Amino acid sequence: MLIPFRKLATYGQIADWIGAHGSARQVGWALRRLPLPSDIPWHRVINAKGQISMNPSREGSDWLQRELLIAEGIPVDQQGRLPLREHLWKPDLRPKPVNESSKQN
DNA sequence: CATTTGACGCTCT
DNA sequence: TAGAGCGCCAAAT
Repeated sequence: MLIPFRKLATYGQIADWIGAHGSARQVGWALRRLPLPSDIPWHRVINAKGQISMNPSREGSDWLQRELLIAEGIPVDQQGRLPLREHLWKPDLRPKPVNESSKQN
């Protein structure tokens, strides 16, 4: 499991997360060769525009993604736009939480 | 080995 | 807000 339930992440975000800044396209490339019945929540991965990457080459898997997101309670526009700002996932970039006293966010 | 292509991202108009 | 232009990196041809 990469992305928590009802959370969204962008390609660039993931790329940067795995230490491949600027390699967002490779993330998309990886998902592309991904077998559909996958254990990975690929449908929670969208582009930085806050939309599903709609493309004919996906042969409809993009629309499937839209349905899946809606199924999770995330409203998706006909254009594939979604409330990314409100569902953006925060990767575990905290290997050693200093102290909860300084917690904010 | 050189080019083209692509589920991307950021900036400027 | 939408569209165009340019940068990026790995795979395919």
